[in-house]
Amino acid sequence: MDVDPHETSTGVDSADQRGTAAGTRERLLAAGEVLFAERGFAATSMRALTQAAGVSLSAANYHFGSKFELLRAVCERQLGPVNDARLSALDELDARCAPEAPEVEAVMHAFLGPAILPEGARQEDLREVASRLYADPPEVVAELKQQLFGPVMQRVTESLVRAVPESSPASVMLAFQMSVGAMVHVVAGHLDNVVGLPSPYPRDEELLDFMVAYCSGGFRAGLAAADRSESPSTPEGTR
Amino acid sequence: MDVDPHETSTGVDSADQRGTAAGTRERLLAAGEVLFAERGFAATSMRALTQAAGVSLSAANYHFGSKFELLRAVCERQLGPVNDARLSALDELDARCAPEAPEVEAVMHAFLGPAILPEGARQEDLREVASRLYADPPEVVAELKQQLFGPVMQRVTESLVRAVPESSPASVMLAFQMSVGAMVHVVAGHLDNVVGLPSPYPRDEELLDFMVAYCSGGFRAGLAAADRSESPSTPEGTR
DNA sequence: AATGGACTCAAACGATCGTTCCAAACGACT
DNA sequence: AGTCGTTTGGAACGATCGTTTGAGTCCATT
Repeated sequence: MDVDPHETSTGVDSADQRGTAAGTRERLLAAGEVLFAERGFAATSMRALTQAAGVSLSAANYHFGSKFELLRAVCERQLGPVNDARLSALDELDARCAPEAPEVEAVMHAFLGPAILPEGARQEDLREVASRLYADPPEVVAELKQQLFGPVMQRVTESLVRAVPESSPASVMLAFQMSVGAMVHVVAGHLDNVVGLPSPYPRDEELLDFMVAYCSGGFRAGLAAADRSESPSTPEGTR
Repeated sequence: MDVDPHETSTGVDSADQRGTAAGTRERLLAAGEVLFAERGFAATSMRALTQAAGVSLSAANYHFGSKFELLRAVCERQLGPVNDARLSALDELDARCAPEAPEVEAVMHAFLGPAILPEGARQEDLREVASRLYADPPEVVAELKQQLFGPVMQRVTESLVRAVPESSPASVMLAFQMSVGAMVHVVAGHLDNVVGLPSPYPRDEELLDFMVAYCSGGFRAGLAAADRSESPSTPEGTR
Protein backbone atom coordinates (compact mmCIF):
# COMPACT_ATOMS: atom_id res chain seq x y z
CA MET A 1 0.00 0.00 0.00
CA ASP A 2 2.99 2.24 0.63
CA VAL A 3 4.72 2.46 -2.71
CA ASP A 4 3.14 1.11 -5.86
CA PRO A 5 5.98 0.74 -8.34
CA HIS A 6 4.41 1.64 -11.62
CA GLU A 7 0.65 1.63 -11.16
CA THR A 8 -0.29 2.53 -14.72
CA SER A 9 2.97 1.83 -16.41
CA THR A 10 1.22 -0.19 -19.07
CA GLY A 11 1.51 1.44 -22.44
CA VAL A 12 4.33 3.86 -21.77
CA ASP A 13 5.47 3.30 -25.30
CA SER A 14 4.57 1.30 -28.33
CA ALA A 15 6.71 -1.74 -29.00
CA ASP A 16 9.05 -1.51 -26.06
CA GLN A 17 10.32 -5.07 -26.16
CA ARG A 18 13.90 -4.02 -26.32
CA GLY A 19 15.19 -5.33 -23.06
CA THR A 20 14.06 -7.93 -20.60
CA ALA A 21 11.84 -5.67 -18.56
CA ALA A 22 8.57 -5.61 -20.41
CA GLY A 23 8.61 -9.34 -20.87
CA THR A 24 8.34 -10.25 -17.22
CA ARG A 25 5.05 -8.60 -16.49
CA GLU A 26 3.55 -10.02 -19.64
CA ARG A 27 4.81 -13.50 -18.97
CA LEU A 28 3.34 -13.41 -15.48
CA LEU A 29 -0.02 -12.38 -16.83
CA ALA A 30 0.10 -15.11 -19.44
CA ALA A 31 1.03 -17.75 -16.90
CA GLY A 32 -1.69 -16.48 -14.60
CA GLU A 33 -4.21 -16.82 -17.38
CA VAL A 34 -3.35 -20.45 -17.91
CA LEU A 35 -2.86 -21.61 -14.34
CA PHE A 36 -5.64 -19.65 -12.65
CA ALA A 37 -7.97 -20.86 -15.35
CA GLU A 38 -7.22 -24.53 -15.10
CA ARG A 39 -6.47 -24.89 -11.40
CA GLY A 40 -8.28 -22.04 -9.73
CA PHE A 41 -6.93 -19.35 -7.45
CA ALA A 42 -6.37 -21.21 -4.22
CA ALA A 43 -4.88 -24.25 -5.91
CA THR A 44 -2.34 -22.21 -7.86
CA SER A 45 0.82 -21.38 -5.95
CA MET A 46 2.95 -18.39 -6.69
CA ARG A 47 5.93 -20.63 -7.09
CA ALA A 48 4.28 -22.78 -9.72
CA LEU A 49 3.08 -19.66 -11.49
CA THR A 50 6.41 -17.86 -11.52
CA GLN A 51 8.17 -21.03 -12.53
CA ALA A 52 5.79 -21.47 -15.44
CA ALA A 53 6.41 -17.86 -16.39
CA GLY A 54 10.15 -18.35 -16.15
CA VAL A 55 10.66 -15.46 -13.76
CA SER A 56 11.62 -15.18 -10.15
CA LEU A 57 9.24 -15.32 -7.26
CA SER A 58 9.85 -11.82 -6.04
CA ALA A 59 9.43 -10.40 -9.52
CA ALA A 60 5.77 -11.26 -9.30
CA ASN A 61 5.38 -9.55 -5.97
CA TYR A 62 7.30 -6.58 -7.25
CA HIS A 63 5.03 -6.09 -10.22
CA PHE A 64 1.71 -6.91 -8.63
CA GLY A 65 2.21 -6.64 -4.89
CA SER A 66 0.33 -9.79 -3.98
CA LYS A 67 -1.17 -12.92 -5.42
CA PHE A 68 -4.63 -11.50 -5.32
CA GLU A 69 -3.63 -8.36 -7.18
CA LEU A 70 -2.07 -10.55 -9.82
CA LEU A 71 -5.39 -12.34 -10.16
CA ARG A 72 -7.13 -9.01 -10.44
CA ALA A 73 -4.74 -7.88 -13.16
CA VAL A 74 -5.23 -11.10 -15.10
CA CYS A 75 -8.99 -10.84 -14.85
CA GLU A 76 -9.07 -7.19 -15.79
CA ARG A 77 -6.86 -7.77 -18.78
CA GLN A 78 -9.06 -10.60 -19.95
CA LEU A 79 -12.44 -9.13 -19.18
CA GLY A 80 -11.79 -5.49 -19.90
CA PRO A 81 -11.97 -5.74 -23.69
CA VAL A 82 -14.79 -8.27 -23.50
CA ASN A 83 -16.94 -6.10 -21.31
CA ASP A 84 -16.15 -2.99 -23.32
CA ALA A 85 -17.20 -4.79 -26.47
CA ARG A 86 -20.37 -5.90 -24.77
CA LEU A 87 -21.30 -2.41 -23.63
CA SER A 88 -20.57 -0.84 -27.00
CA ALA A 89 -22.54 -3.56 -28.77
CA LEU A 90 -25.48 -2.90 -26.47
CA ASP A 91 -25.20 0.84 -27.06
CA GLU A 92 -25.10 0.31 -30.79
CA LEU A 93 -28.06 -2.02 -30.53
CA ASP A 94 -30.09 0.52 -28.58
CA ALA A 95 -29.19 3.24 -31.04
CA ARG A 96 -30.17 1.11 -34.01
CA CYS A 97 -33.70 0.22 -32.99
CA ALA A 98 -34.56 3.77 -31.95
CA PRO A 99 -37.39 3.96 -29.44
CA GLU A 100 -38.37 0.33 -29.64
CA ALA A 101 -36.93 -2.30 -27.37
CA PRO A 102 -34.24 -4.62 -28.77
CA GLU A 103 -34.83 -8.26 -29.56
CA VAL A 104 -33.82 -10.89 -27.04
CA GLU A 105 -31.60 -12.57 -29.62
CA ALA A 106 -29.79 -9.33 -30.33
CA VAL A 107 -29.12 -8.70 -26.65
CA MET A 108 -27.86 -12.23 -26.16
CA HIS A 109 -25.64 -11.87 -29.19
CA ALA A 110 -24.19 -8.66 -27.82
CA PHE A 111 -23.56 -10.37 -24.50
CA LEU A 112 -22.21 -13.70 -25.75
CA GLY A 113 -20.35 -12.60 -28.84
CA PRO A 114 -17.36 -10.88 -27.23
CA ALA A 115 -16.89 -13.82 -24.89
CA ILE A 116 -16.89 -16.40 -27.67
CA LEU A 117 -15.25 -14.68 -30.60
CA PRO A 118 -11.95 -12.96 -29.87
CA GLU A 119 -12.36 -9.40 -31.03
CA GLY A 120 -9.02 -7.68 -31.04
CA ALA A 121 -5.50 -8.92 -31.10
CA ARG A 122 -5.40 -11.65 -28.48
CA GLN A 123 -6.44 -14.50 -30.69
CA GLU A 124 -4.77 -17.14 -28.55
CA ASP A 125 -6.94 -19.68 -26.87
CA LEU A 126 -8.45 -19.44 -23.44
CA ARG A 127 -10.48 -16.81 -21.73
CA GLU A 128 -11.46 -18.98 -18.85
CA VAL A 129 -10.05 -17.18 -15.86
CA ALA A 130 -13.18 -15.18 -15.34
CA SER A 131 -15.23 -18.34 -15.44
CA ARG A 132 -13.12 -19.68 -12.66
CA LEU A 133 -14.23 -16.75 -10.57
CA TYR A 134 -17.60 -18.39 -10.38
CA ALA A 135 -16.01 -21.20 -8.49
CA ASP A 136 -13.18 -20.25 -6.28
CA PRO A 137 -14.46 -17.55 -4.04
CA PRO A 138 -13.55 -17.77 -0.40
CA GLU A 139 -15.68 -14.63 -0.18
CA VAL A 140 -12.75 -12.50 -1.25
CA VAL A 141 -13.35 -12.96 -4.94
CA ALA A 142 -16.91 -11.76 -4.51
CA GLU A 143 -15.82 -8.14 -4.51
CA LEU A 144 -13.68 -8.67 -7.59
CA LYS A 145 -16.50 -10.45 -9.34
CA GLN A 146 -18.93 -7.69 -8.53
CA GLN A 147 -16.46 -5.13 -9.77
CA LEU A 148 -15.76 -6.97 -13.01
CA PHE A 149 -19.22 -8.17 -13.94
CA GLY A 150 -21.49 -5.75 -12.13
CA PRO A 151 -21.85 -2.99 -14.71
CA VAL A 152 -22.29 -5.30 -17.68
CA MET A 153 -24.75 -7.48 -15.82
CA GLN A 154 -26.81 -4.49 -14.87
CA ARG A 155 -26.75 -3.18 -18.41
CA VAL A 156 -27.78 -6.48 -19.99
CA THR A 157 -30.51 -7.02 -17.45
CA GLU A 158 -31.87 -3.57 -18.18
CA SER A 159 -31.99 -4.27 -21.91
CA LEU A 160 -33.63 -7.63 -21.35
CA VAL A 161 -36.27 -6.16 -19.07
CA ARG A 162 -37.10 -3.69 -21.80
CA ALA A 163 -37.15 -6.48 -24.37
CA VAL A 164 -39.70 -8.47 -22.40
CA PRO A 165 -41.82 -5.90 -20.59
CA GLU A 166 -44.63 -8.34 -19.90
CA SER A 167 -42.48 -10.46 -17.55
CA SER A 168 -41.43 -9.61 -14.04
CA PRO A 169 -37.88 -8.28 -13.62
CA ALA A 170 -37.10 -11.03 -11.11
CA SER A 171 -37.95 -13.72 -13.64
CA VAL A 172 -35.93 -11.92 -16.28
CA MET A 173 -32.94 -11.85 -13.96
CA LEU A 174 -33.26 -15.53 -13.13
CA ALA A 175 -33.58 -16.50 -16.78
CA PHE A 176 -30.59 -14.40 -17.67
CA GLN A 177 -28.57 -15.91 -14.86
CA MET A 178 -29.26 -19.34 -16.24
CA SER A 179 -27.93 -18.12 -19.56
CA VAL A 180 -24.85 -16.87 -17.78
CA GLY A 181 -24.41 -20.29 -16.24
CA ALA A 182 -24.69 -21.98 -19.60
CA MET A 183 -22.13 -19.60 -21.08
CA VAL A 184 -19.73 -19.98 -18.18
CA HIS A 185 -19.94 -23.73 -18.51
CA VAL A 186 -18.97 -23.59 -22.17
CA VAL A 187 -16.30 -20.91 -21.83
CA ALA A 188 -14.72 -22.62 -18.84
CA GLY A 189 -14.27 -25.74 -20.94
CA HIS A 190 -16.19 -28.08 -18.69
CA LEU A 191 -17.64 -29.82 -21.70
CA ASP A 192 -15.14 -32.60 -22.08
CA ASN A 193 -14.97 -33.82 -18.55
CA VAL A 194 -18.13 -35.80 -18.61
CA VAL A 195 -18.81 -36.88 -22.14
CA GLY A 196 -16.58 -37.18 -25.14
CA LEU A 197 -16.87 -33.76 -26.68
CA PRO A 198 -13.83 -32.18 -28.31
CA SER A 199 -11.87 -30.70 -25.48
CA PRO A 200 -10.94 -27.21 -26.66
CA TYR A 201 -14.29 -26.66 -28.26
CA PRO A 202 -14.03 -24.57 -31.43
CA ARG A 203 -14.87 -20.95 -30.72
CA ASP A 204 -16.35 -20.04 -34.05
CA GLU A 205 -19.45 -18.25 -35.26
CA GLU A 206 -21.29 -21.52 -35.50
CA LEU A 207 -20.90 -22.06 -31.78
CA LEU A 208 -21.92 -18.48 -31.13
CA ASP A 209 -25.09 -18.90 -33.16
CA PHE A 210 -25.81 -22.08 -31.29
CA MET A 211 -25.36 -20.43 -27.92
CA VAL A 212 -27.39 -17.37 -28.86
CA ALA A 213 -30.20 -19.61 -30.01
CA TYR A 214 -30.00 -21.70 -26.87
CA CYS A 215 -29.94 -18.79 -24.45
CA SER A 216 -32.65 -16.88 -26.25
CA GLY A 217 -34.90 -19.89 -26.58
CA GLY A 218 -34.39 -20.85 -22.97
CA PHE A 219 -34.92 -17.29 -21.88
CA ARG A 220 -38.25 -17.03 -23.66
CA ALA A 221 -39.43 -20.49 -22.60
CA GLY A 222 -38.53 -19.89 -18.97
CA LEU A 223 -40.34 -16.58 -18.89
CA ALA A 224 -43.36 -18.11 -20.55
CA ALA A 225 -43.52 -20.71 -17.80
CA ALA A 226 -43.10 -18.06 -15.13
CA ASP A 227 -45.85 -15.89 -16.58
CA ARG A 228 -48.08 -18.94 -16.82
CA SER A 229 -47.63 -19.76 -13.14
CA GLU A 230 -47.96 -16.17 -11.97
CA SER A 231 -51.08 -14.97 -13.67
CA PRO A 232 -53.74 -17.62 -12.88
CA SER A 233 -53.25 -17.83 -9.13
CA THR A 234 -51.19 -16.74 -6.13
CA PRO A 235 -51.18 -12.95 -6.54
CA GLU A 236 -49.08 -12.88 -3.40
CA GLY A 237 -47.10 -9.82 -2.51
CA THR A 238 -48.64 -7.19 -4.76
CA ARG A 239 -46.34 -4.66 -3.15
CA MET B 1 -4.63 -49.08 1.66
CA ASP B 2 -3.54 -51.38 4.44
CA VAL B 3 -6.31 -51.23 6.97
CA ASP B 4 -9.47 -49.33 6.30
CA PRO B 5 -11.18 -48.86 9.65
CA HIS B 6 -14.79 -49.35 8.74
CA GLU B 7 -15.13 -49.14 4.99
CA THR B 8 -18.85 -49.77 4.76
CA SER B 9 -19.74 -49.23 8.36
CA THR B 10 -22.62 -46.98 7.36
CA GLY B 11 -25.92 -48.52 8.29
CA VAL B 12 -24.74 -51.27 10.59
CA ASP B 13 -27.83 -50.69 12.61
CA SER B 14 -30.77 -48.41 12.74
CA ALA B 15 -30.51 -45.61 15.25
CA ASP B 16 -27.09 -46.33 16.61
CA GLN B 17 -26.54 -42.97 18.23
CA ARG B 18 -25.79 -44.49 21.56
CA GLY B 19 -22.27 -43.30 22.13
CA THR B 20 -20.09 -40.62 20.61
CA ALA B 21 -18.87 -42.66 17.69
CA ALA B 22 -21.54 -42.19 15.04
CA GLY B 23 -21.67 -38.49 15.65
CA THR B 24 -18.15 -37.69 14.63
CA ARG B 25 -18.32 -39.10 11.14
CA GLU B 26 -21.65 -37.42 10.55
CA ARG B 27 -20.46 -34.08 11.84
CA LEU B 28 -17.44 -34.23 9.56
CA LEU B 29 -19.61 -34.93 6.56
CA ALA B 30 -21.94 -32.09 7.48
CA ALA B 31 -19.10 -29.65 7.93
CA GLY B 32 -17.58 -30.82 4.67
CA GLU B 33 -20.85 -30.17 2.90
CA VAL B 34 -20.92 -26.59 4.08
CA LEU B 35 -17.27 -25.64 3.78
CA PHE B 36 -16.40 -27.47 0.58
CA ALA B 37 -19.50 -25.97 -0.99
CA GLU B 38 -18.84 -22.38 -0.10
CA ARG B 39 -15.06 -22.25 -0.25
CA GLY B 40 -14.05 -25.07 -2.56
CA PHE B 41 -11.69 -27.94 -1.93
CA ALA B 42 -8.30 -26.28 -2.06
CA ALA B 43 -9.40 -23.26 -0.05
CA THR B 44 -10.82 -25.38 2.77
CA SER B 45 -8.28 -26.53 5.33
CA MET B 46 -8.66 -29.63 7.38
CA ARG B 47 -8.22 -27.58 10.52
CA ALA B 48 -11.04 -25.22 9.67
CA LEU B 49 -13.22 -28.15 8.75
CA THR B 50 -12.58 -30.18 11.88
CA GLN B 51 -12.94 -27.09 14.02
CA ALA B 52 -16.31 -26.36 12.44
CA ALA B 53 -17.30 -29.95 13.06
CA GLY B 54 -16.15 -29.76 16.65
CA VAL B 55 -13.91 -32.79 16.37
CA SER B 56 -10.21 -33.32 16.45
CA LEU B 57 -7.91 -33.15 13.48
CA SER B 58 -6.85 -36.74 13.67
CA ALA B 59 -10.41 -37.95 13.92
CA ALA B 60 -10.98 -36.83 10.36
CA ASN B 61 -7.94 -38.65 9.09
CA TYR B 62 -8.92 -41.69 11.07
CA HIS B 63 -12.36 -41.90 9.53
CA PHE B 64 -11.54 -40.89 5.99
CA GLY B 65 -7.82 -41.36 5.56
CA SER B 66 -7.20 -38.14 3.70
CA LYS B 67 -8.74 -34.85 2.80
CA PHE B 68 -9.57 -36.02 -0.69
CA GLU B 69 -11.33 -39.13 0.54
CA LEU B 70 -13.42 -36.93 2.80
CA LEU B 71 -14.41 -34.89 -0.22
CA ARG B 72 -15.29 -38.08 -2.04
CA ALA B 73 -17.45 -39.24 0.85
CA VAL B 74 -19.24 -35.90 1.02
CA CYS B 75 -19.89 -35.88 -2.70
CA GLU B 76 -21.06 -39.45 -2.78
CA ARG B 77 -23.43 -38.89 0.10
CA GLN B 78 -24.87 -35.84 -1.58
CA LEU B 79 -25.03 -37.08 -5.14
CA GLY B 80 -25.83 -40.71 -4.58
CA PRO B 81 -29.54 -40.24 -3.85
CA VAL B 82 -29.82 -37.53 -6.48
CA ASN B 83 -28.34 -39.67 -9.21
CA ASP B 84 -30.33 -42.71 -8.16
CA ALA B 85 -33.50 -40.67 -8.34
CA ARG B 86 -32.50 -39.43 -11.76
CA LEU B 87 -31.87 -42.90 -13.11
CA SER B 88 -35.08 -44.34 -11.73
CA ALA B 89 -37.06 -41.40 -13.05
CA LEU B 90 -35.56 -41.97 -16.49
CA ASP B 91 -36.32 -45.67 -16.30
CA GLU B 92 -39.87 -44.97 -15.30
CA LEU B 93 -40.14 -42.45 -18.11
CA ASP B 94 -38.90 -44.94 -20.66
CA ALA B 95 -41.30 -47.59 -19.38
CA ARG B 96 -44.23 -45.21 -19.49
CA CYS B 97 -44.01 -44.14 -23.12
CA ALA B 98 -43.45 -47.67 -24.37
CA PRO B 99 -41.69 -47.79 -27.74
CA GLU B 100 -41.84 -44.10 -28.46
CA ALA B 101 -39.11 -41.71 -27.44
CA PRO B 102 -39.69 -39.53 -24.38
CA GLU B 103 -40.33 -35.82 -24.55
CA VAL B 104 -37.47 -33.40 -24.01
CA GLU B 105 -39.35 -31.74 -21.16
CA ALA B 106 -39.85 -35.06 -19.42
CA VAL B 107 -36.16 -35.95 -19.66
CA MET B 108 -35.16 -32.53 -18.37
CA HIS B 109 -37.61 -32.88 -15.52
CA ALA B 110 -36.17 -36.25 -14.61
CA PHE B 111 -32.69 -34.77 -14.66
CA LEU B 112 -33.35 -31.49 -12.89
CA GLY B 113 -35.99 -32.57 -10.43
CA PRO B 114 -33.87 -34.55 -7.98
CA ALA B 115 -31.28 -31.78 -7.93
CA ILE B 116 -33.80 -29.07 -7.15
CA LEU B 117 -36.38 -30.74 -4.94
CA PRO B 118 -35.03 -32.72 -2.00
CA GLU B 119 -36.49 -36.18 -2.33
CA GLY B 120 -35.92 -38.12 0.83
CA ALA B 121 -35.05 -37.13 4.32
CA ARG B 122 -32.28 -34.59 3.94
CA GLN B 123 -34.46 -31.52 3.62
CA GLU B 124 -31.81 -29.14 4.86
CA ASP B 125 -30.50 -26.54 2.53
CA LEU B 126 -27.52 -26.84 0.29
CA ARG B 127 -26.53 -29.41 -2.22
CA GLU B 128 -23.80 -27.35 -3.73
CA VAL B 129 -20.71 -29.43 -3.16
CA ALA B 130 -21.08 -31.23 -6.43
CA SER B 131 -21.42 -27.93 -8.21
CA ARG B 132 -18.15 -26.89 -6.71
CA LEU B 133 -16.58 -29.83 -8.46
CA TYR B 134 -17.05 -27.97 -11.69
CA ALA B 135 -14.67 -25.38 -10.40
CA ASP B 136 -11.93 -26.67 -8.23
CA PRO B 137 -10.26 -29.39 -10.19
CA PRO B 138 -6.51 -29.41 -10.13
CA GLU B 139 -6.98 -32.43 -12.41
CA VAL B 140 -7.48 -34.69 -9.43
CA VAL B 141 -11.17 -33.98 -9.13
CA ALA B 142 -11.65 -34.92 -12.75
CA GLU B 143 -11.62 -38.60 -11.93
CA LEU B 144 -14.09 -38.09 -9.09
CA LYS B 145 -16.32 -36.05 -11.32
CA GLN B 146 -16.29 -38.65 -14.04
CA GLN B 147 -17.09 -41.31 -11.50
CA LEU B 148 -19.96 -39.35 -9.97
CA PHE B 149 -21.55 -37.87 -13.03
CA GLY B 150 -20.51 -40.21 -15.81
CA PRO B 151 -23.29 -42.80 -15.72
CA VAL B 152 -26.11 -40.31 -15.31
CA MET B 153 -24.73 -38.05 -18.03
CA GLN B 154 -24.49 -40.95 -20.41
CA ARG B 155 -28.00 -42.06 -19.59
CA VAL B 156 -29.55 -38.62 -20.04
CA THR B 157 -27.67 -38.01 -23.27
CA GLU B 158 -28.92 -41.31 -24.59
CA SER B 159 -32.52 -40.40 -23.81
CA LEU B 160 -32.12 -36.96 -25.34
CA VAL B 161 -30.63 -38.37 -28.53
CA ARG B 162 -33.64 -40.63 -28.83
CA ALA B 163 -35.96 -37.72 -28.11
CA VAL B 164 -34.51 -35.65 -30.94
CA PRO B 165 -33.41 -38.17 -33.57
CA GLU B 166 -33.20 -35.58 -36.32
CA SER B 167 -30.30 -33.75 -34.69
CA SER B 168 -26.70 -34.87 -34.52
CA PRO B 169 -25.57 -36.44 -31.23
CA ALA B 170 -22.77 -33.91 -30.92
CA SER B 171 -25.23 -31.04 -31.02
CA VAL B 172 -27.43 -32.82 -28.53
CA MET B 173 -24.51 -33.22 -26.18
CA LEU B 174 -23.54 -29.59 -26.48
CA ALA B 175 -27.07 -28.40 -25.88
CA PHE B 176 -27.40 -30.67 -22.89
CA GLN B 177 -24.10 -29.45 -21.49
CA MET B 178 -25.36 -25.91 -21.66
CA SER B 179 -28.36 -27.04 -19.65
CA VAL B 180 -26.01 -28.59 -17.14
CA GLY B 181 -24.18 -25.30 -16.89
CA ALA B 182 -27.38 -23.40 -16.28
CA MET B 183 -28.39 -25.87 -13.59
CA VAL B 184 -25.01 -25.83 -11.90
CA HIS B 185 -25.12 -22.06 -11.83
CA VAL B 186 -28.45 -22.07 -10.05
CA VAL B 187 -27.70 -24.93 -7.67
CA ALA B 188 -24.33 -23.50 -6.73
CA GLY B 189 -26.05 -20.30 -5.65
CA HIS B 190 -24.14 -17.96 -7.91
CA LEU B 191 -27.28 -15.97 -8.53
CA ASP B 192 -26.90 -13.36 -5.87
CA ASN B 193 -23.34 -12.33 -6.44
CA VAL B 194 -24.00 -10.13 -9.39
CA VAL B 195 -27.49 -8.81 -9.14
CA GLY B 196 -29.85 -8.47 -6.26
CA LEU B 197 -31.67 -11.78 -6.37
CA PRO B 198 -32.65 -13.50 -3.12
CA SER B 199 -29.56 -15.29 -1.96
CA PRO B 200 -30.75 -18.76 -0.99
CA TYR B 201 -33.09 -18.98 -3.93
CA PRO B 202 -36.24 -20.92 -3.05
CA ARG B 203 -35.99 -24.51 -4.21
CA ASP B 204 -39.61 -25.15 -4.92
CA GLU B 205 -41.62 -26.64 -7.75
CA GLU B 206 -42.07 -23.23 -9.30
CA LEU B 207 -38.33 -22.93 -9.76
CA LEU B 208 -38.19 -26.46 -11.10
CA ASP B 209 -40.85 -25.71 -13.68
CA PHE B 210 -38.97 -22.59 -14.65
CA MET B 211 -35.73 -24.46 -15.09
CA VAL B 212 -37.31 -27.31 -17.00
CA ALA B 213 -38.92 -24.81 -19.35
CA TYR B 214 -35.67 -22.91 -19.77
CA CYS B 215 -33.51 -25.95 -20.43
CA SER B 216 -36.02 -27.57 -22.76
CA GLY B 217 -36.65 -24.39 -24.69
CA GLY B 218 -32.95 -23.67 -24.98
CA PHE B 219 -32.26 -27.25 -25.95
CA ARG B 220 -34.78 -27.16 -28.78
CA ALA B 221 -33.78 -23.71 -29.98
CA GLY B 222 -30.10 -24.56 -29.98
CA LEU B 223 -30.65 -27.74 -31.94
CA ALA B 224 -32.86 -25.91 -34.42
CA ALA B 225 -30.05 -23.45 -35.06
CA ALA B 226 -27.55 -26.27 -35.42
CA ASP B 227 -29.73 -28.15 -37.89
CA ARG B 228 -30.26 -24.95 -39.81
CA SER B 229 -26.54 -24.37 -40.18
CA GLU B 230 -25.70 -27.96 -41.00
CA SER B 231 -28.17 -28.84 -43.71
CA PRO B 232 -27.94 -26.02 -46.27
CA SER B 233 -24.19 -25.85 -46.74
CA THR B 234 -20.76 -27.04 -45.59
CA PRO B 235 -21.09 -30.82 -45.85
CA GLU B 236 -17.48 -30.94 -44.72
CA GLY B 237 -16.04 -34.12 -43.35
CA THR B 238 -18.54 -36.70 -44.56
CA ARG B 239 -16.23 -39.38 -43.26
C1' DA C 1 32.28 7.92 -15.96
C1' DA C 2 28.89 8.47 -12.61
C1' DT C 3 24.27 8.58 -10.69
C1' DG C 4 19.63 6.96 -9.95
C1' DG C 5 15.72 4.43 -10.79
C1' DA C 6 13.71 0.22 -12.70
C1' DC C 7 14.05 -4.41 -12.31
C1' DT C 8 15.54 -9.23 -10.99
C1' DC C 9 17.54 -12.63 -8.21
C1' DA C 10 18.54 -16.13 -4.39
C1' DA C 11 17.54 -16.72 0.28
C1' DA C 12 14.94 -16.63 4.09
C1' DC C 13 10.85 -15.13 7.01
C1' DG C 14 6.72 -16.78 9.76
C1' DA C 15 2.54 -19.08 9.01
C1' DT C 16 -0.20 -22.78 7.65
C1' DC C 17 -0.84 -26.84 5.10
C1' DG C 18 -2.02 -32.32 5.18
C1' DT C 19 -0.59 -36.02 7.62
C1' DT C 20 1.47 -39.07 11.26
C1' DC C 21 2.54 -40.67 15.85
C1' DC C 22 1.44 -41.96 20.48
C1' DA C 23 -0.93 -42.09 24.65
C1' DA C 24 -5.37 -41.99 26.75
C1' DA C 25 -10.44 -42.89 26.97
C1' DC C 26 -14.24 -45.59 25.47
C1' DG C 27 -17.56 -49.77 25.26
C1' DA C 28 -17.95 -54.92 24.66
C1' DC C 29 -16.89 -59.32 25.96
C1' DT C 30 -14.65 -63.20 28.82
C1' DA D 1 -11.48 -57.01 37.06
C1' DG D 2 -9.13 -57.33 32.88
C1' DT D 3 -8.24 -57.38 28.09
C1' DC D 4 -9.03 -56.19 23.28
C1' DG D 5 -10.34 -53.40 19.40
C1' DT D 6 -12.18 -48.95 18.41
C1' DT D 7 -12.10 -44.12 18.65
C1' DT D 8 -10.34 -39.59 20.17
C1' DG D 9 -7.17 -35.73 21.45
C1' DG D 10 -2.67 -33.19 21.58
C1' DA D 11 1.73 -32.57 19.75
C1' DA D 12 4.69 -32.76 16.26
C1' DC D 13 6.39 -33.99 11.45
C1' DG D 14 8.13 -32.27 6.89
C1' DA D 15 6.48 -29.67 3.18
C1' DT D 16 4.74 -25.74 1.08
C1' DC D 17 2.37 -21.49 1.32
C1' DG D 18 2.56 -15.95 0.40
C1' DT D 19 5.50 -12.44 1.32
C1' DT D 20 9.74 -9.80 2.56
C1' DT D 21 14.53 -8.69 2.47
C1' DG D 22 18.81 -7.02 0.65
C1' DA D 23 22.22 -7.31 -2.64
C1' DG D 24 22.82 -7.25 -7.35
C1' DT D 25 22.18 -6.05 -12.58
C1' DC D 26 20.67 -3.35 -16.25
C1' DC D 27 19.68 0.94 -18.77
C1' DA D 28 18.76 5.94 -19.35
C1' DT D 29 20.16 10.30 -18.23
C1' DT D 30 23.53 13.89 -16.92
